[in-house]
Amino acid sequence: MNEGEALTGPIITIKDVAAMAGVSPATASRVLSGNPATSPEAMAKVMDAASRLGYHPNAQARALRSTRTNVIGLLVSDVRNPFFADLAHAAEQAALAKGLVTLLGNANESIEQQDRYLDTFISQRVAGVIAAPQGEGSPSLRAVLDRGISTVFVDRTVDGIDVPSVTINSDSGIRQAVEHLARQGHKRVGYIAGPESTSTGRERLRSFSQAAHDFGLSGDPALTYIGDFQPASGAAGARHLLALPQRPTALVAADSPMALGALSTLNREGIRIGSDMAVIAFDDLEWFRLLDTPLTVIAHDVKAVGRTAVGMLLDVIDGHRPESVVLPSELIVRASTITPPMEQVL
Amino acid sequence: MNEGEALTGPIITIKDVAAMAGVSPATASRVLSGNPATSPEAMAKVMDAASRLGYHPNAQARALRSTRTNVIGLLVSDVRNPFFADLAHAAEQAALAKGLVTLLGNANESIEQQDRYLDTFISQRVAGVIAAPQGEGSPSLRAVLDRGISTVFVDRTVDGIDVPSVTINSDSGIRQAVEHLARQGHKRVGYIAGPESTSTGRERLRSFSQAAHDFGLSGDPALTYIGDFQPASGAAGARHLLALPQRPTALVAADSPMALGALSTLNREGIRIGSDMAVIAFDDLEWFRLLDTPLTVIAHDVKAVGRTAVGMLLDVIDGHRPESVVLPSELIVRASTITPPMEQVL
DNA sequence: CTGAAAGCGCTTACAG
DNA sequence: CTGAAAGCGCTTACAG
Repeated sequence: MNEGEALTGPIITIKDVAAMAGVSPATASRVLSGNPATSPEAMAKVMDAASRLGYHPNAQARALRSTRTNVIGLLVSDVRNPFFADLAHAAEQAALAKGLVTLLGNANESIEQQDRYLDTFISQRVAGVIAAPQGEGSPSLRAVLDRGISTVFVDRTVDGIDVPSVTINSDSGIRQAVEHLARQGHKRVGYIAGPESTSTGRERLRSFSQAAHDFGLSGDPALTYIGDFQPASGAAGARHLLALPQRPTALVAADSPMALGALSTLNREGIRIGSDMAVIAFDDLEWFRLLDTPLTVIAHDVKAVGRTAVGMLLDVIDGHRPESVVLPSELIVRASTITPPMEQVL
Repeated sequence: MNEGEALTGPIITIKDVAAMAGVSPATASRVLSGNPATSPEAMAKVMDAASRLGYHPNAQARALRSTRTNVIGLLVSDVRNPFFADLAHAAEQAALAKGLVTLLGNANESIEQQDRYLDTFISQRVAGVIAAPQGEGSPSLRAVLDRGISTVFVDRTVDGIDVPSVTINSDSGIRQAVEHLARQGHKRVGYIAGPESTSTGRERLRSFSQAAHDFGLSGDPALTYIGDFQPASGAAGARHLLALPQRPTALVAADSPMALGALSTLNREGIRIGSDMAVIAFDDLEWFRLLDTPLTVIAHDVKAVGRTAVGMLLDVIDGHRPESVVLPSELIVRASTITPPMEQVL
């Protein structure tokens, strides 16, 4: 096609391997794909030829013929959110241990972008999909399901779509958080929520509102700010809460990127975390512990989420209908929610 | 194959679409792939049939036939490293704007895992590869290049492999960092380096050593600790430096995960950042600014790296040989390297 | 502008 | 255990 391409070596196909090994393409195929019906000699010759020629099977052709792939698609909501980066890492390692390669798609908290990736996964004929879904069942999500592609949801679910999932029970952690704040004497607690378009956004808000009611916190709707799980909205949420006529004394953020944004606003405004404003974040990031005032968090086991999702997907691929798994969350109390005995311990 | 699959709707092929539209598969193909040689009526009928049937082209078959794909592979060293998460995000957005879908592979700083992904990219017949390579030219990396797959390196390069790259000139930033520390009166500066197996690991160490020499810092080899770019090695490096008979007064970490590990060790040991130990990290993460003592960093433009790499890859795919791009880095001085006028500003 | 036909690289019943 | 042959779902010269 162009001069650069002219330098390219020829593509080695199974026919080349077969020819060099002196067998038929059928036999070469059997050896290469691990079919037991092959003689030791054929096996040796084919393997040798393949490695000498640097043969790389064409996955397209293979998948076209056999409709089986060792590739799974993992769709996360936002790679820059450490929760999803860790989840991707854990899932990938678990998949690799099972001989599966994971293709990662980043929806970037956008339904359109999610659908781009899901369409790509369909077109690539992946063996299965693990997805943290956006929205209420987009066209491409339906298409994945309609085609019978094995699917597992992680972190989030979609109402009315019955797919096995592994999620986090945020209710327990959030309840503990609210109870803890109530015990510390807080009445007005700001909540920076996730978007209504995600199950986690909705559930965490519901848990918070219910717990706030149960533990006698103010029900002032102005104390709730709906963000989008990304840092800028956390910053905006904190600004909103600080501008309230009756400023809250504590703040809970529904995920770590929004917590980051909120912290950065508090910092800029000179509000001291812990003493001026109690802060709790969902997700336990290592650096939350490194802050001058280490952050109280609602923690959970991300690695377990990833591992479990992969195990579950394998089950689905094998034709089973595994039960959904809900993993626990719990409050870890640190200095950001404890009124210090002194203003500053020197 | 199993009962679960029985529920699956039939796979819609281009023949189904053609039949419903009352045209030949060839015409349907032309419409669907945007070939201009189609009548408006055929176009309308085919598009209508395709959307009614929920047709998803089989990328395998398409690629098998036309050897063209709109999928590129992006291989990063470690998704959990925010630098690479941001890079992946930026590259992905840039690719999407050009109509390309990005498949993300995570080498996890392992050559074996890198090769797994590269093999997958080859087998998936991606249109191009953007890679932050591990090691010195692994077999799979050679295979990618031998096959003439358009490739661009990001962040790292491989000696002796002539591929266009977009990298960061860490030398300028590191020199500024060392000069800054020398001016503050530091003599013994610890350096937590990246692995020798990466070009960035080697270059940054060389820059540091050279600058340390030029600005009269101690050349004690015990002040250099070779890590692996991941948090645990940063923690180990900090422990090593603290255990030295002559403890350094400042510390530079060659990437942010190692900085995170080092900070966590300093914290645990009760070493105050800034006053007890000056700290500089490579990479500017948002949360570095949120620390009680905001961190001095060597910053660079990650988004530009991602965008540039995608543009360059497109150039390579088009048969050009773009020049490699080196983006600048610069020191941003914050409190972690400035001896405060008072021990604590209340 | 359209259709019939060949073929991309593999795998898999089907005979032997 | 092996080979010849068919076919997976597309695209693309080749005629018309």
